[in-house]
Formats: sequence, C-alpha cells, structure tokens
Amino acid sequence: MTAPVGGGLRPTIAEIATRAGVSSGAVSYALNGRPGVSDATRARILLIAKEVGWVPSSAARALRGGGAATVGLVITREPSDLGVEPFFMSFVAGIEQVISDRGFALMLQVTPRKEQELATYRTWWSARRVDGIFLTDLKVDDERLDLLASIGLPAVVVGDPSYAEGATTVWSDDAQAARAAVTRLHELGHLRIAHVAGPASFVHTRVRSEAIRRECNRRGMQLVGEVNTDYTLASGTQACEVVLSQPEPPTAIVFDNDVTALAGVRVARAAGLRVPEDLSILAWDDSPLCEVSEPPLSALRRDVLAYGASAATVLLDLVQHGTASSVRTEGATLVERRSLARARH
Amino acid sequence: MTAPVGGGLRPTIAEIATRAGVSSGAVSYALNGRPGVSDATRARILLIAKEVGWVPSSAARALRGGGAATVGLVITREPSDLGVEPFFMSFVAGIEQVISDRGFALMLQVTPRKEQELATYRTWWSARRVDGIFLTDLKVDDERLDLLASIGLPAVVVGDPSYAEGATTVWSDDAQAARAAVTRLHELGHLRIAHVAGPASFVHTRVRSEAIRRECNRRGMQLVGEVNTDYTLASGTQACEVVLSQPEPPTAIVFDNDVTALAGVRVARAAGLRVPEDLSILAWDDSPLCEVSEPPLSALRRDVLAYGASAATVLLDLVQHGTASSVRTEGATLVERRSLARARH
DNA sequence: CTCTCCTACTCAAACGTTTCAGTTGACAGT
DNA sequence: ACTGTCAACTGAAACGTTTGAGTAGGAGAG
Repeated sequence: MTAPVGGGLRPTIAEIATRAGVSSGAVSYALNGRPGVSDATRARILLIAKEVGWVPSSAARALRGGGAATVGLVITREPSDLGVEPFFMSFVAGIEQVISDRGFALMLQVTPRKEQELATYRTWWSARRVDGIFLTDLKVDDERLDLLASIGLPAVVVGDPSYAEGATTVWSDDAQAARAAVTRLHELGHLRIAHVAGPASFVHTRVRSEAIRRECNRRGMQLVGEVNTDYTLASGTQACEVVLSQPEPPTAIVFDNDVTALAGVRVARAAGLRVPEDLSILAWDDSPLCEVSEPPLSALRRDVLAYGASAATVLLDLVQHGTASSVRTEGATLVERRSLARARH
Repeated sequence: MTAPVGGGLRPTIAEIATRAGVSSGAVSYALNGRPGVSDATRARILLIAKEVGWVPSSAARALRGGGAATVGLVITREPSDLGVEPFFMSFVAGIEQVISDRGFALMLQVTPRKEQELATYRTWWSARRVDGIFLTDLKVDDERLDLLASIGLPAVVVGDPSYAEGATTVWSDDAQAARAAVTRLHELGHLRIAHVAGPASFVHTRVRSEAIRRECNRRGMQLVGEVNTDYTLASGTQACEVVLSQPEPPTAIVFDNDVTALAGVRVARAAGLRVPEDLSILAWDDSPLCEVSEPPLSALRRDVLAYGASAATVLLDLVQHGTASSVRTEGATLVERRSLARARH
C-alpha cells in the first residue's frame, strides 16, 4: 500500500522519482546539479520538484554526513542585561542575511550560565545539530577555545585575533577606534580624561583600555581613571561617582557602552556638572538610547549588521571548505551629537 | 574494518552495543527508559553511555520520525528597530529556560520581509527542521494563521485568543492592564488623556486601544487623541506633537512602548511643559530606558521571561502530546516612578 | 562483426535511531 | 513431561538522502 502519488505534504525524492519514471538516484543527481542525467531528464525532474514543492530533508542530509546546514550562537549573559544590549539582535540579523541565502539556519541559545554554554557546544556537536558556531564575548585565556579545539567544532571567533589562539576570527579594530576617540578629545583640548570600561575579563575591554592608555601617554594627556563595570546602570553610576570624586576630576569620560554613559550623565548632573560644558561624554556603540538622551550622546558607532554578515560569511566558508582566513571589518566611526564640547581651562 | 572501540568522538548506539555485548535495539530500550531490558543490563548500558559521552543524533531521530527536537521563532522586524526592543531577547531567554531542560533547541530567524517569514515556515516544516513554532506580533486577519493551519505546522500564538482563529495561544491580558492604567490616571484626577499606540495592524495595539477607549467612557474621561506609531522615535515625536497641539490637550498620555514615551518627554519639554507637573507620562513595557530617563518613567511592566517560558511550555505540550490549551499569563503591573502626578485643575 | 568507450541511468549500501516481529530460555501450572 | 506465559533479548526494516559500483544500450574505431 503506497502513498497516493498526488497526496502528501512533504514530498520526498522517491515520490519525484516515481512521477518522473526514474530512480531516486537519478533524481538526486538532477536536484544537486551533478552529472549523470541528461539535460532533458534533469529539466523534467526539476519541474516536478518545483510542482510538488520538494524541500530536502535536512535530517536525512545531516545523517548522511552532509552536515546539518545549521550554525549556532550561544549568548551567555543575564537575560535582564540583554534587554538593553542592542548588539546581539543586530548581529543576528546580519548573520541571517548571509546564511538564509545559502540555505543555512541559525540555532540560538541564551543562558546566564557559562557551564551551560560549554555543555551546549558539546551537545550540539555530538548530536550533529550544528556545523559550526560563532564565539562572541571573547575572554582572556578563554576556556571555550580549548573545548572547541578539542572536540573539533568549527568556529569563528568574534574578537581580536591576538587573543584567539590561532582560531579564525572576525574583528573590528577597537584599538583604532579608541585612538580616534582620544584624538578627538585631545583636539577639543581635553587633557584629563577617564575611561569607564566593561568587564575586565572581555578581550575587547582590555584592547580598548590599553589603546586609550597608550594614546593618552603619547599625547601627554592624563588618564585619571579607569574603572571596570558590568555594563549595568548601577555599576556605571558607581564607577562614574568614583571617577568624578577625585581631587582632579576628568573633563571628559569615555564609556564602554550606552547604558553606563547615560548613568554618567545622571551622575554628572547630580554633581552639579553640565554636559557637555563641564564634562564631555562619549559612548561606545551607538544606540537609540544615545539619541534619546538629553543631551543626545556622541558615540562610536559600528555597523553591527555588516559585522554579523562578515562573521557569517567566514563561518560558512570555514564549514564548507574547511578553511577560511580572518577578516577585519570596518572600524567604529565617531558620531558627534551634543555631548562633546571644548574643554574649559 | 570496524572503527576502534576506544576511539571516535561522537559515539553511536552501535558502539555502546558492542561494548556492552548486546544488540543496538537493547541499547535503545535502555537509553530511552523503555521496558525490554533487565535492570542490570540497563544500568550497565547507561554507565557505558555516560562514559563514552553518547548524545543521540538528532538527525537520526528526526529522520526516524521522532521529531527534530527543535522549535522555531521568526522575528519579522527591521533589524534597526530590534536594537531597542527589549522584548524579544527576554522572551527568547524565557523560552530557553524551558526547552533546554527538555532537550529541545531553538531555531531563530530575523528578517524584515514578511514573505520571508511565510517561506521560512514552509521550508522549516518541509525540511523537518522544527516541530513547532512561536507566532508573535499577531495581526488582525493574520495570513500566517492560514498558512500554518494549511501545512499543519504546530504553533503557539503569542497574543489574544479572540484573534487567533482557534489556535492555541499564550497571552497576557492587555485589556486588563489598560483598564488599570486608566483607573490610576483617573485616581490622579486626569480627565483628558491620550493614547500614542503601536501599529494598528497588531492585535495587541487594537486590544489596548479599545480597552482604553472603553474605560475612558465608563469613567467619564475624555480620550482626546489616539495615534498609531511604528514604535520609533521619529513617529513617536510626530504623534506626540499632534496630540499636544490640540486646543484642549491631554493632561496625561499613555505610550505603547518605551521609545515613544521618551519621545513624548522630549516633545513636552520642547513645548514648555514640565513632566510630570504639566503632563503625566506612562510607558507600556518597562525597560532600562524608562529607568534612565529624566524623569524616570512609570511603566506597565510584564514579566517577559515568564511569558516566554509559558509559551515554551505550551508549545512543547502541543508538540509532544498533540494538544494543549491556551494559557493566560500574569498581566502587566504598574511600576510607578516619577512621571505620573496629580492633574492640575 | 567485435571490441572499447561513453552516456545515462539503476541498485544498494550507508548514515543512527526506533520499533515491530521473532527467538530464546526459564519457570509455573497441570 | 507438556504446554503456555513471560522476561529479555536479537534481527531487520524503515525514515530520506547521497554515492560508489554496476549495467544496458548505442556510437565509433578497427
């Protein structure tokens, strides 16, 4: 008792084969553009496939060894923090632009627990659920790199190659952006600045901090504060209070994200300082938050969409050809709004 | 030439079987907790499986017909809008809490094109990539409902059941929250209010608008403005200008999201109105944006994490047992900050 | 006419899992 | 001692695809 030819949803190659009067092997050749069928037969098969709405079973392909046509992304952050973080959604959208055209899908996991992340990589790989993954939020001496290397799961590291232990990376040059920011502040006459940074464990935090420190030295500016935060409003507020309560407070502060920058505005105002007249503020990673702020915040903007797209392109090359070379994407540019002003003497 | 027993990553049931000296069928029974093996053998098999780090091949299971152990979510929004939208990340995190415990994974797609969304459902289902999906941003006469019904893809609709055409839904009672909001404004003596809403096509926009209208009538308050926006700063600004430039402007405005509420603060200030003394402002869906605003905004807060978790629970029930009943989650609660004040006479 | 080569196929195995239908023994009941 | 029952297994098929090996039939060379 075979299924009615006209019938079912989810048609298979076998059904196309019976309709076309050939074997399933021939259909496979035709559908995959391989030699082994005549042009006439191929055309007929393709037509039928389109008619019945055939879509290859990714399960069968994955089982056969052809890969799952899926890439994975684990976001290890507190869900509450993620609400504010505009980065990931744009990044995912950028990934999607590239992979959907190539028939790939994205598997996502959001979890606050970092052991969970490691377990997920193991499981995804063992279960053949993904062909490769994106590794974000790169840390110094990142244990995830070792795991990935040991299980052999292809990965693209989103972050500075000098900390990626030889893995393929896609990165934006934060050091260069940091230099540009400091340069701009110097132009405006600022000689004492501070840096309210992200978590010290992140590579990009370290890169930014170091670049700012170096550039200050080079230009004879003083870095009168460098405090780490966890990107939250609370920790930004505290950091900013520390920095501003010094005997010789800075005339400008660079913040590593938008939320802490907003915290900075509030703290400054509470301390009786006007922004930007008494204190210039610069945020890293532009967002609507910066726009709606009063005053609107100047920010270092990256094209996160393009960043995600680049990462996806590299990962797919890695997965499909077994090798790919690292890519440096366009760096951040400084968007000037109204939170920067000339330093007062 | 068989593979070395000690060897490979990604061990299979067959390998466990040879190690345990039983057939692969027995191993399958043991691993899935089915009868058919003795307790002793079962224990031995489980031990070996743990030792070699066995993980079931989801491809093989899906092929066999057991389902892909994957659920899908398509987010159809402009990537740039998503940056601000705290909803989805929290929602996804809530989903994850539930599904990862049950061995399911989440497949995500972010796209601005709505035809893409429909195509994705077809493809995911035909390719057996997902067992079910979450349908968010429910619209009036939503064409996606018809597609899902016609292809038979299990789905949980996130939105009001009265517009879901009989599909299983998970929803939060926006009408009730709207009534609570209006009630509170009435308590504060406001008699003329306005509503800056979301896109008219969304069901939740319609539900909120209608509930606000009704409650105003019931209490003898005037609804002196009801404008739709697309949630962006620009459209919020425009809507708010329209509402405030009337001969008899409102003394309080309810905004359907945080960004437009912030736009409202700016417009009010530009018009020489103090918030909240001259104009009370209430945002829908709390976010860090509301906290950092000046003044901090009162908001209707939902537990989005729990919302996502509920949706996931229902979808998994639907997928695994073929049936599930709709769930109404806890409604929004009003978080008072400093943007609400007693109306002036 | 025979031999080779080529095209255009067909056949069957393999991927890893689940499950149905058998096949052993052991053991109780009569 | 014979039958039936039950637990504890084994064997094989099936899911849908890819792919290497095999084959029929025709064209061309000698």
